[in-house]
Amino acid sequence: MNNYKKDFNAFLENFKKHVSKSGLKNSIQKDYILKILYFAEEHLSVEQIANDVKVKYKIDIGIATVYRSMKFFEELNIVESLDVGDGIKRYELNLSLHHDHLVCTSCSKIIEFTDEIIEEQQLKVASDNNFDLKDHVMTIYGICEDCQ
Amino acid sequence: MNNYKKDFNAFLENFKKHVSKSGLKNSIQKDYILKILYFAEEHLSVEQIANDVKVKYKIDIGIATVYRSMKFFEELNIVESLDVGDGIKRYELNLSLHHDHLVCTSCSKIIEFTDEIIEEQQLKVASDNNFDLKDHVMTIYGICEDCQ
DNA sequence: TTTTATGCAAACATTTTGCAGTCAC
DNA sequence: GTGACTGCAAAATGTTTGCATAAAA
Repeated sequence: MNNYKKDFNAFLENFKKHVSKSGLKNSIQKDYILKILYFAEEHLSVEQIANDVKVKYKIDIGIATVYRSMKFFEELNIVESLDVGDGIKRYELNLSLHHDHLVCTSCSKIIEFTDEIIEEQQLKVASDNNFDLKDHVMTIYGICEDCQ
Repeated sequence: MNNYKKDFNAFLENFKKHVSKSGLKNSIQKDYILKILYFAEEHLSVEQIANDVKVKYKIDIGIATVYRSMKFFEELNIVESLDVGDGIKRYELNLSLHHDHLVCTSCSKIIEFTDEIIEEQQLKVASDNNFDLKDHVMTIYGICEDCQ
């Protein structure tokens, strides 16, 4: 078993323990949704997630379940959503440190980045305005190298 | 006539000239939508715009017209849209220099800000990733002073 | 007069909800 | 066995589109 996979299993077990402790119930559907998100190379829409789960893991999953799960994951801060501008929400697992996005307006490619200076400056802006900062979204739109 | 109003008339005349030159037609509806946006103190949804136009200027205006107008304005870069996270697009006139937003997750208040350091750093991030930067959106979420 | 813009209603797309049945604990 | 979760279908929401009419140039 490679590290990547071991990491996912650890993550999943941890998640399930957390759910159990809250008195809620686990389900195969949520497990597979998380697995799809974990190994996804891009930000996925609800439709894509449902489809991927059906194709890869051969289980029945309704679109409503995916919507409900994403809402659940977002409340737990396990998942973050992003609207590229087409009115469709796309999701990614929120495993790593906070990061922001570069979106190519031509091919819709999404590149993640972090920038310490920007992060710091955001804290400053929030405090200057007496805001208790909770989160932020920063998306840069442009044309990627390949599309230029 | 105060300056504020004079400014709007100049802005409107300029806009109408631009429309005429493109061979398109002006309309009372667009004039009043712009007027509402110009004097708005907050970012407005399509529903709010339609309602404000009806109430303040007593003209008939269909929701479809507002949607079509907003699309038109966005293409001309006169208007910018913003999704606070509730799935409803809100609009503002794009008169000033670029600015970003602080959104209160409790009362939905929106505060605008600009930060030179962040702007510069964005340019750097884009160029580091070989992106041809077109635009960006940065929104900080938190709890405003009043709601704390 | 010609062409575009409007208003209405129908169509669409995405997301949410109600409910009966299933599954986890 | 109890209560939460699921799938389905219906409903709700936000946005777009087709078409006949009205208005601008």
